[in-house]
Order: sequence, then structure tokens, then C-alpha cells
Amino acid sequence: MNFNAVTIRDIAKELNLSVSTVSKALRDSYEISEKTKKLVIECARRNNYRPNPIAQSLKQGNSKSIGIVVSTIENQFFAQVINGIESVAHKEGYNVIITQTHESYDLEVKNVNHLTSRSIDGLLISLSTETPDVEHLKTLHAQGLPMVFFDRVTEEINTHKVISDNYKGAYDATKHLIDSGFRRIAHITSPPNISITKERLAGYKAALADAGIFTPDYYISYCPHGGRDISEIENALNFLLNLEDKPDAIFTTSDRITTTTIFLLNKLKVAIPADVALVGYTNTTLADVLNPPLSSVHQQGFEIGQKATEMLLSLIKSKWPVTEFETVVLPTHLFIRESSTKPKK
Amino acid sequence: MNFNAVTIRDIAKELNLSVSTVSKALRDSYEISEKTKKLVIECARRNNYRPNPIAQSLKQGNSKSIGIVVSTIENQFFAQVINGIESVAHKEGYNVIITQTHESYDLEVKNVNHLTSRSIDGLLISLSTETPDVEHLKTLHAQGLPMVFFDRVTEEINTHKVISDNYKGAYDATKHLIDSGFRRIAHITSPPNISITKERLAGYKAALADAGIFTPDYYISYCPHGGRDISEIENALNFLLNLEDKPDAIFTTSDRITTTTIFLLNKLKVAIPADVALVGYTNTTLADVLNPPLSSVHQQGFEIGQKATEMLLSLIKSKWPVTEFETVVLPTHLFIRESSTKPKK
DNA sequence: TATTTCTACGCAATCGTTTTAGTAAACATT
DNA sequence: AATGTTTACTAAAACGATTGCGTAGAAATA
Repeated sequence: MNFNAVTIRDIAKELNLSVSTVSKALRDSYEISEKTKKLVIECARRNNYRPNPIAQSLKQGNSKSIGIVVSTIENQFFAQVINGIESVAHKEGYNVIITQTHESYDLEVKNVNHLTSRSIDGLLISLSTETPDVEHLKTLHAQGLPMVFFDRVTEEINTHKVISDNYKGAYDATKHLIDSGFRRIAHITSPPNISITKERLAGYKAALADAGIFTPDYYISYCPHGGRDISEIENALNFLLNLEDKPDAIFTTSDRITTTTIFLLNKLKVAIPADVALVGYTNTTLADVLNPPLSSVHQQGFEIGQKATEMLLSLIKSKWPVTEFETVVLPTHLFIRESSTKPKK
Repeated sequence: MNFNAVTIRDIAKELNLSVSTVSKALRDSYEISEKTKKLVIECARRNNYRPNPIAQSLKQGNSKSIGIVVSTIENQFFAQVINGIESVAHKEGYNVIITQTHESYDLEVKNVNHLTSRSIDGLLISLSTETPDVEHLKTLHAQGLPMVFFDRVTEEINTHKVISDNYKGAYDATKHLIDSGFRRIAHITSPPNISITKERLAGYKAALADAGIFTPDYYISYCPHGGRDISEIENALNFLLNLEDKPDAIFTTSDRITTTTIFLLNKLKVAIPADVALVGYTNTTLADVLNPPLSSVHQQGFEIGQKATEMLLSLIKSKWPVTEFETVVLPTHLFIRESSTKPKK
């Protein structure tokens, strides 16, 4: 930084003291007399001295910053998670570096490398939908980088995790559709490899099974890129709506898939819920104002972020290697609106 | 970083070379023989060596990171701007640190201090609605910190700026309402002190004046916190809708004010556009799917971010103090949807 | 053969801060 | 008076990477 060149050395020179005295005075060391402390502090203030955090980091071996990897901050859910992360991190004097994968594996690897090469103290990560394996994270984990997974987690790395109760969220949504009188309930979801897909699929299947409703496998559509390409969802809908036993309801996962589905159904002039009902996962604040108001499973994004950060900081601050890990599961909430209300005949 | 302890010194020891030789080999210096270079590079790769960027920063006096200050990333407009910023920054090897003010002046000051104390090389900032003055930035600017303003800018600091054509956006929106047959057009907007408010207000007034329509001052409502509190907008609407010469159309500014207005109007069972038409500023991807589809002025968020970052990097890289500054104005686009279509009688 | 020029590398200082290991001087204890 | 104990400070070594300068030995030139 050349825009703020005042260093501890300048103060030392001005006061005819050694740098170590100045440093200790500023850190309020017991070794320094009150008189000198006052002198130093006053001089620092007068010269608008700010300790160079880079030098501090180098000396202390930590950077007081944590890295975040999410798919995209345009997703309201992740924006809320990040707000939760920041609320805890800032309180503890950590700053955060946010990176986005846009669901790409390449970008995930690049971002993780970039973050670690920026010397982060810990990592908060939600896996990209396109991530086939977690070797890039295993190495770092083995090297001792504290990491906490949230939302999309992996079984292959043993560390803290924070997730929503995806199973129950999906179960509740599906059961609600069943209770509302729908029987042919399709499911449009993310790629089968990521955790949230599996958990939500299990909840969906369980609700149907518990109600004794048989559902063919072709009612389940996976979007390989998590809805990054609108065509993925378009294809899924075209397929479903042209079936002979066309579904009378759809349960969607993920913010993007859900909001895109409502957009496409409207465009296709498929009436919701008259032609097909819809319940989705989304954290948009606009669900109420959509046409029609969208029934949705809402996740506690902010709280997920908070919890994950608390756990990460506890790992970072721990003096001994942590071997006991925890997976925190936060409840989801189903908001019932018009998109899933059986129209009266 | 203790989780990645491989340093240049470790490599030197392993190969029985000096640290300087290793450093120079890795930096491909002409002073080092090809044979040694190959040896060093291979050893570095094998040991998963990564240069410690903190040490590099300290030596080189830059941090290769830029700070961003926005009101909130939950706002789609800012999320898009940030994506634009990242696209340019990452390409140039810079990483970004995002902070949010949530429209609070206190948080803005804190964030700016935090960022500069984290040794950023430059600052990209959109002012908070509650920011009464820019003294906290003037000091930094005077000290030579490169900064570029975007979206909400200030006249008081002479540097690069990137904004939307707010005047024209507002003019077009208002003119469209007039052309659609509306005459009593109200305006709900951000606090009068920030730049976008002034620019949009001017466009709104000009369109009305050009059409020879007199509009009373009480048709203009300011939200002191930019719509952070829903009650601000509630009050504005209650006031407007209970007027004797109740407006037949409303033009709103800012993402949050616009989407909250549609929410409240729906809640109040005020039909849009039958009872009152609506055109707003918003960058949500959901405008099409809202009830009713929302006419809106769309800003080129991504491009604003890109442009601002290009300008910031040019400031950072400049060898000489820059004295010629530029304000780039990007066009807005009006999307006409149902919320502003005069219903047939 | 003596001198100069290259080549390829090492030494040591540097960035700004923190911290360990001193050390004079003042004061207290026997 | 000789010895311990504080007090209040300083010198110097880190942290990891970079870089100007120095130099041994090989090669080229005179």
C-alpha cells in the first residue's frame, strides 16, 4: 500500500524509540510505561497510523479471512446464507471472500485453488451440481484446512456440515400435494449425484409410498446442470406434459428450477394449478407476488450461514485437531399458496 | 497458513539450493539454467508448492484484491453488478471482497475501514441511501486509494463513475405511462440525497412537463431508508391511495421499492393496472412471472460492473496520478408488460 | 598465459509487524 | 556493599518471497 505509508518505523523514528517499543505500546504490553504508551498512541493517531494487516498476517500465520464457495449469489437462498455467514464472521473480526461456481466443476476447482492460494483460514462450501468428485477438497482437508460444508455436502469428507431437512421438506411438499387431491405428481430436480437431490428425492418417494401411490420413474426428471440452461427444464416439461398419463402436479427442487418452471408453464399457457399444480423449493421473497402465488418449501438460509460459520470458526480456533464432527439439520417450512390449491370443479 | 507449510525454503533444502535460486527459477529468471529450473519446477509441483500470497503482497506492496461496497447482494441488480465485476477482476488475477451496507451509513463507514485495513488495491462503491456525506471516502481518496463509484455516485469526489442513464430510464417509463393514457402519475422513490433519486426524479418531471401535465408535489414520496422498512412504502401507498385526486399510475424506483409496492398493492386488493398502473425499476428475473407481469426499467447490471472494474484496474495500474476522470453512462431498457397497460373500458 | 566476459548461482537486505531474549538503570533486600 | 528484583526499554530474529549485488568457475579473448 503506498497510499498509506505510515509505518511503525516512522513513529519510532519520530519519537526516538525502537520499533519494538512502538509495537508493544500499541499492543498495550505491560512492558511499556504508561507515559510512553500515551506518547505512542497519540503519535499514531496524529499520523493516522494503521497497522499493515498483510504484515500482521505474514507474522501471525493467519489471514483472518474465510472463503465461501456457492453456485451463484443471484440465487436468493445463497444470498441469504452469505448474509448469515457475514453476520457471524464480521462479529469475530473475519472477513469473507465470496466466489461463485455457476454450477461448473472447473470453476469450483479454480475458486478453491484461488482461495487457498489467497491464504484463507477456512472454507465454507456448497458443492457445484457438476462436481463429480471431491479429490480437490480431500487434499486440502488432509493438509488440515478447516472446512464446513453446507447445503450440498459430501459423504466422502469427514467434517462439520449444515443442511436443511431436505427429506422432510420434500416429504411435506409431496404430502401436501397428495392431501390436496393430486395423484400424478412429477418431480423435476437437480442432478442425481448431489446430496440435496438424493435427500429430496427420498422425501418425495416416501410421501408417495406412504400414501400408497405408485409413481413411474419417468415422472422424475433430472437437470444435469441444475437448471443453468433453461432448455433442461424446457425438455423436462415438454416430456412430462406430453405424456399420456400427464402429471397433475409437479414438485420442483432448487430456486432456479422452481422459478424457471413457473415461467415456462406460464409461457406454455399451462394453467397453474388448474392444469398442473406446482410446489417448489425457493427462497425468493417474491413467491407471494408471483402468478400464481407459489407454494414453496423455504429454507432457513440465514441460519444455515450462521451455523456453518460458527462451526468453521470453532475449527479454526481449535488448538488440537478436531476428530468429532457434527451434521446440523435445520428445519424447512412449507408455505402453501395458490399454485398447489386444487381448483373447485 | 500451517495447513500448507511448503515454502520456497523447503524446496531449496530438498534440492540443496539457495532460496533465491529457487525463487528465481520459479519466476523463470534468465539467471537460472534450464536444468535447474526444470528441477525446481518439478519439485515444486511434486510438493504441491504454492507461493504465499501474503508474503508476496508484503514484498510487492499490493494485495491483488479489490473491495466492493453495495447495499445488499439480495438485490438482484447488485448481484448482477458483482458478477460483472468478478468477470473482469478474476481475468486480471484480482480477487474481490464484497461487503454490504444494508443501506446503513454506519455499516458503510465500517466496511470501508475494514476493507482499507485489509489492504485493498482499490474500491468499487455504490453509496448507501443513508449516507449523509462522503468525508470517510474523501480522506481515502486524498491518500490516493483508487476508487470508482457506480450506481449511486457523489459529485464531491472527482474520480471515475459508472451509472445507468437514470434520467432517460425514468423519462421513458413516465412517458410510457402518459402515452398509455395515464395522467395522475405518482412517484415513490429513494431518499432525495442520493444521485439515482435526483436523476430519476428529473426524468420523471421532464416527461410530465413535456406532456404539459401538472403534477402536485405530494405525488412524490420519498422512502428515507430506500424501502428497507416495509412501513415506508406502506405509508406512501396509504397516503397516495387515500387522496381525493388519487393517482392512476405509480412509477417506482429501485428494486426493493418496486417489488414491495407490487406486493403491497396486491395485499391491499388494489388491482394493477385497473385501479392503478405500475412501472418500476427492477432487475429481478421474475418480472415476467409476477402478478401482474411487471413493466420495468432494466439496468445493465453486469455491464456496469464490468466497466467499473476496468476503470478501477486502469487507475490501479497507472504509473502516474490520474487527473482526467470519466463518467460512463449506460443505457437502460424499458420492458412493457401488463402492469402498465390501460385496461379497455 | 593473462585478462576479460559469461554463466549460474548465493548472500543479504527488504517489505511491516511481532516476539524472544536480552540489558542497562533504578530500586529493594540482606 | 553486594546481591537480587523490577522496570522500561532495545536488538535482532523471525514470517515467506523477491531482488540487487557479489562472485566462483568456465569460457572466450588477447
